[in-house]
Amino acid sequence: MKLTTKGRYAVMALADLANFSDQNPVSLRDISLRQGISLDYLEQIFSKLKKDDIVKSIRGKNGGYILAKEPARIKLSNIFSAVDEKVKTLLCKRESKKGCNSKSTKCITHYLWDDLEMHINDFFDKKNLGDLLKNNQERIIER
Amino acid sequence: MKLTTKGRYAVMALADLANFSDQNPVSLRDISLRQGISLDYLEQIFSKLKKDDIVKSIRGKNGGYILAKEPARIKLSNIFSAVDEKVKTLLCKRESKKGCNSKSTKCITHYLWDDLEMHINDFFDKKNLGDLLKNNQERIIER
DNA sequence: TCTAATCTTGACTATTTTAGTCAGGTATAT
DNA sequence: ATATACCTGACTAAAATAGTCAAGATTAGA
Repeated sequence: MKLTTKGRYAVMALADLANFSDQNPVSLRDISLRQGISLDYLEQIFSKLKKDDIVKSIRGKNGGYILAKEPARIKLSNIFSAVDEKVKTLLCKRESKKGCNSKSTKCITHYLWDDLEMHINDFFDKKNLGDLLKNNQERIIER
Repeated sequence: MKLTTKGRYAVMALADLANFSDQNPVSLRDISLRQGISLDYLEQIFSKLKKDDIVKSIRGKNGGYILAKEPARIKLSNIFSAVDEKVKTLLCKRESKKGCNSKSTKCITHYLWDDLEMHINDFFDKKNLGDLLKNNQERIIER
């Protein structure tokens, strides 16, 4: 059970973006260099983030990306769904009868996975980009 | 982010085992048929479960497997670690400095993944096989 | 107007992981 | 004996992941 790089990079890149954008757009090239993520790969990721209205693009020279809304309004769950990072614990579809008969032992475990899935989704739903930045700030100050 | 079949099957098979063993050992063949999991694959999984002292084997005719301890003493985290189902959210090793400098933005997200990992591990640590069986019983009665 | 920096798009691909299969064994109840 | 189990290690097909590559469209600034 692991997170894919796509979801992880998306969050890293957005945190970087939030950190380094003071009015000016931030280029993917800069993010690529700072975060050590391939530029081509970042482009894939940002095209998805843009489609889901998490970032806005500014084309041309001196262009780049900016956040489409305040960090506090960007939930991690939004970011993950934008880049197709899904939490999958179940074999059987949530509501399907097929292969998932509650009388058999087959799905003794059904509720367990469902429960876990909800836990994880809840976690992502409760955290937003703003929390992340704030939290990091605090941890740096603590030193 | 998804669970592998190995972890999922291990829990399903153990639940089945707990359900159908009244003193007699349960053969993998039976579990295979009831749960629709390939026999060969089950053998792989059970050899790991045995190594971690979660089940005991009884060889020969009429043999099979039994739980090595009461269901309540078998945590899901035990089962998962036995079959190498690990929760991995981080790129950087938990304690390594390399590529994970707290002053850079690189690891703004470090604490986040760490936090998530703890959440999930905690979930698995708090649930045991006994809970699972009990829970299922209740849900059936509810109908 | 030219050019360099940037985003934009879609196809392609190497690597890794997953999810098994297969082919031999060994032990034991009947 | 023999059928029914467990036991073990090597092998493999398919899928997913993690990118790369190529060609283009925009736009700021010289």
